[in-house]
Amino acid sequence: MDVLKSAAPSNFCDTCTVRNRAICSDLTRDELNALNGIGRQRKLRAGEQLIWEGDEAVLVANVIDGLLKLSSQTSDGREQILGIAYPSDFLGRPFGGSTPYGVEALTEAQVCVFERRDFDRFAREHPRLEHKLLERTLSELDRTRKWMLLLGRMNAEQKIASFLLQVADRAGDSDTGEEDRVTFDLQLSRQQIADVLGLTIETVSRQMTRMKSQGLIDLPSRRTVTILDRYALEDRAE
Amino acid sequence: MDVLKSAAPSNFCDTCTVRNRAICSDLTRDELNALNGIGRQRKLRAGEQLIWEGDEAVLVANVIDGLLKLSSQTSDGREQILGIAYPSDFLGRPFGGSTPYGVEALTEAQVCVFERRDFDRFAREHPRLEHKLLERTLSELDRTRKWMLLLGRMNAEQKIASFLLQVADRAGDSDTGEEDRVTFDLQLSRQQIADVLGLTIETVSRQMTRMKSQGLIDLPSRRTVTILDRYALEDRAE
DNA sequence: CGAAACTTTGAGAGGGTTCAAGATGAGTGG
DNA sequence: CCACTCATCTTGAACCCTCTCAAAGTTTCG
Repeated sequence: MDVLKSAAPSNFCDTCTVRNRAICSDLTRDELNALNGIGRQRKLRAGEQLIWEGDEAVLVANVIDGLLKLSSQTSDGREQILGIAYPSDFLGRPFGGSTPYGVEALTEAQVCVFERRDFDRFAREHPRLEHKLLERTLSELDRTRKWMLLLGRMNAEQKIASFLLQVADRAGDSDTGEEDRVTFDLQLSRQQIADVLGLTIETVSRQMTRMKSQGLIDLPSRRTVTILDRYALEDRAE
Repeated sequence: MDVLKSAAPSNFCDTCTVRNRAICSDLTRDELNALNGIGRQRKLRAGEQLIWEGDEAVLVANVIDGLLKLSSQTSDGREQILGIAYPSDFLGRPFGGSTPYGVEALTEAQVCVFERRDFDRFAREHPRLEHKLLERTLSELDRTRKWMLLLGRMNAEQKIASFLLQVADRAGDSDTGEEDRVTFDLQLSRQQIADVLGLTIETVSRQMTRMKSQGLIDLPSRRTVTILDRYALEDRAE
């Protein structure tokens, strides 16, 4: 029995929950084993930093579980969140250069980490992996550009409404019922929401309170939102 | 003579000025011929639209010469420029999906256009091309994220200063002399600068006039800027 | 139960927008 | 070459949204 087991060596990819969604999804069994050989899993506590802004990029990673933020700071310490990484998302900057933003866990998180040099070499030898990474990067670029319109041209109300709708869609699977009455967890503090939207914490708070008093949303707890009138909310978002 | 000529068929890549910088740069002679077969050159007048926002992505392109803008609009018609494409940059959205932004020539421009389906197939068969495209997309994503910090967290003065420094660096080769006295052409109208920075035309105008009166810059003509005190300008940028 | 962190609420100030008018410059045809 | 026109840019004044500063309220967690 033991002999049989060792003939098929254990591999943490086997139990990976994002195995079919992350960039590894097109790899063969052998390729997966090779990749497994250069990576390691790592657990992060909420608030723990994985990559520092401006560091030479020494590692890249796949998100397995949890939420992480990519962020950058002005010289006077104000922060802008550049993106939120969800399970199956790819983190870091392969192929040279430094990472121009920091990566920090927002919740407890599980990531699959690679030394960048190892990953770079592996990627160059496996075009299917590079292709997956390319598709992912193109989508991320689209999403980021869409966010620029929000940052550059929307007022506070539009920003909050867009944000709530986006989080609702992304966390969508959770609650349901009628189409326009969804409850979901924000996962972010008011300060973090402000840092995503380029606002202050007070403005975020006021806008959300206002939307609640207008019956667009409900706020059952600090980090929970119920959308009561999705249609009206979409109206405010544009 | 004619026989010899036809043995080495002419190929517009041969005379391409961005041949060694664009994503085609790693291709062999044969590959280049194949790519040449599916592409065509196209000339655009200033203001001409190459891709419309929200269109299903039917074509992609390399910029050979000129400047183009990627931009998106709010429902009430206000515009946000998401990026400027320079010669050797790649345009469009390969591998499915629609292009969530419009592409329009800012100056007279020359592009090398491909049907997206043709390009997709070619790319998948040529990993070196995909690799180039991946590196380029990763760089573009970095640049775009850097811009988010500007849009979300900087005031008008910081935005203008950052913008002028960035244009100066990108157009850098032109004039010179001392290190901190560069003259360059903006290529953009005040309105377009406003659309890049998420400001109004009036704010852009006021800030630039103010910087001129403070001796940071000079404005020899409407679209020309001279940086008189680069150090001070860098100070304003942060 | 008490302290610390986070959120809400209020009042006031300021930066950027809006609306409006005037100035400048480029292109056109007489 | 000069007037004329149109688009672009500058300047001014008033307003408003968001920020700032401050304090009170709420939740969380030891």
